[in-house]
Amino acid sequence: MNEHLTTSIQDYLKTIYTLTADGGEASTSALASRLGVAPASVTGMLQKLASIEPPLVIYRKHQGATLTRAGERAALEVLRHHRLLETYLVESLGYSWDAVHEEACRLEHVISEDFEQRIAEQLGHPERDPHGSLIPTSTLVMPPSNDVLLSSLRGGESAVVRRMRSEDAITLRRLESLGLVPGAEVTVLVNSQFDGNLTIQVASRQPVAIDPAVSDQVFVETTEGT
Amino acid sequence: MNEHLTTSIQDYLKTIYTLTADGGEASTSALASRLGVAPASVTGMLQKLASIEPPLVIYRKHQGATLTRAGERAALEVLRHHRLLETYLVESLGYSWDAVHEEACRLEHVISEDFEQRIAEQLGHPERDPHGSLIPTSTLVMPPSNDVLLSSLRGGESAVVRRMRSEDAITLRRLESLGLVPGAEVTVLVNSQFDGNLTIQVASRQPVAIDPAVSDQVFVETTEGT
DNA sequence: AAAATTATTTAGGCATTCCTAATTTTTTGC
DNA sequence: GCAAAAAATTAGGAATGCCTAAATAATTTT
Ligand SMILES: [Mn+2]
Ligand SMILES: [Mn+2]
Ligand SMILES: [Mn+2]
Ligand SMILES: [Mn+2]
Repeated sequence: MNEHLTTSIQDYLKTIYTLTADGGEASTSALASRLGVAPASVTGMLQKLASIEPPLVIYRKHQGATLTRAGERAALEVLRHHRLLETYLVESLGYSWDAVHEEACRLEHVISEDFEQRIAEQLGHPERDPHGSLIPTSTLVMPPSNDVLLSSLRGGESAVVRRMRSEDAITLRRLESLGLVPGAEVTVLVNSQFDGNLTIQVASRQPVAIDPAVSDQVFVETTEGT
Repeated sequence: MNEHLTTSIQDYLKTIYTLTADGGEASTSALASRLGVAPASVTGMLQKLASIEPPLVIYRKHQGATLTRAGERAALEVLRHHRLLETYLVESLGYSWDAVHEEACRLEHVISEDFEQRIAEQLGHPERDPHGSLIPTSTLVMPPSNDVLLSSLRGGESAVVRRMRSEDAITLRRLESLGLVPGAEVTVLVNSQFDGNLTIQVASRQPVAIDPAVSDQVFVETTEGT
């Protein structure tokens, strides 16, 4: 299959994967801003990824890109590395969850399959990374998920925090200070349709008001029952 | 100081360091063969390393290269990463000593100083890597050493195995099968001046004959006393 | 000491990946 | 539906790090 994909290509594929997770296409500008490169650079790379053999993306001029099956497998491989590494850094090396992203971003491209297997085993084949993101299996299958944004809950609904959208350190520290970490129980007391502000109660803490800047960063799974 | 050195530059510096460890200059061809590139590529890189600010090597046309103080510091930084990583892979992830080199060679360029510190601490600030090579300190000082080649011992001399010259998997497995691992006690029963063959006894094993292909790979420290 | 061999350097190029500036296409707002 | 704005593409170029082939320098042989 694919001899070896460059770090740059792996980053493009990973980013296309996450941008198309909800079904659309990844636009040139979205990719450019996520990857920190100029839009012109993205166009050039997409053209290349679409014309190599086998093609890794399907690229429609002015429309955007999606992954082929080969591209998706490569993306899942990198994503598995990234998320296993983040978990390993937290569990075995004592990193905090807001410090692992950059380190994993560099390591993900250079670890061997042997390394991947060893840390997966040592961690007991975890299903999620420290931010709650699902880790693709060793056979490169992304486990199913049915989490929804905290901001989509109606007043009175309860849920369990599953994952954070962002890997940004400042955002993560803010969420943590609110108790919004994977596994936490949260109840929406009020969801104001006007401004999108929520009043929530996390675990048995005092109720707090949060705005969409927060509630759009947190994915939850609604709790069964009445 | 140096913003960021590329992987390629780090490899050049590391290789120049080891080639000049015994005082000479690193030649173009020696570098080319160690790095697996064409001699012309080495010349180009040496010219560049000598003319950047601050210069990392001193390069004399047709003579070879040595490291400047800045180049040496950069080399020791990479070497510390490499050797700490090898130690970590063996101690914490169960790698065998003949499998760590390639993994460390890729990881050494991307780990952060934070990562370095964490594994150093977890390992108890080891002095040597799995092959017995000395690990530069966190202040980038290479500890002193007075080991000599096993092949230089005279008949009747005893010594402790300190380090292996090679990181090659096949060589390491051969040495291990002879019991020639760091810490092992070895006595030279006969050192034939003619062909360089030795008869040695490792620990309490049966004496065996080894040729220079083996005895030139092992550094030892001669034992005090009569 | 000249010739032959070996080592090194120079010259010219190629692949990657990024950039800016100019142009074209698509979308938006009236 | 058309003009303005936004998004995307093309064109041309720079930096890295490698290559081969040709030229030159150093070393070894005879
Ligand atoms: Mn993998
Ligand atoms: Mn994560
Ligand atoms: Mn370091
Ligand atoms: Mn080693």
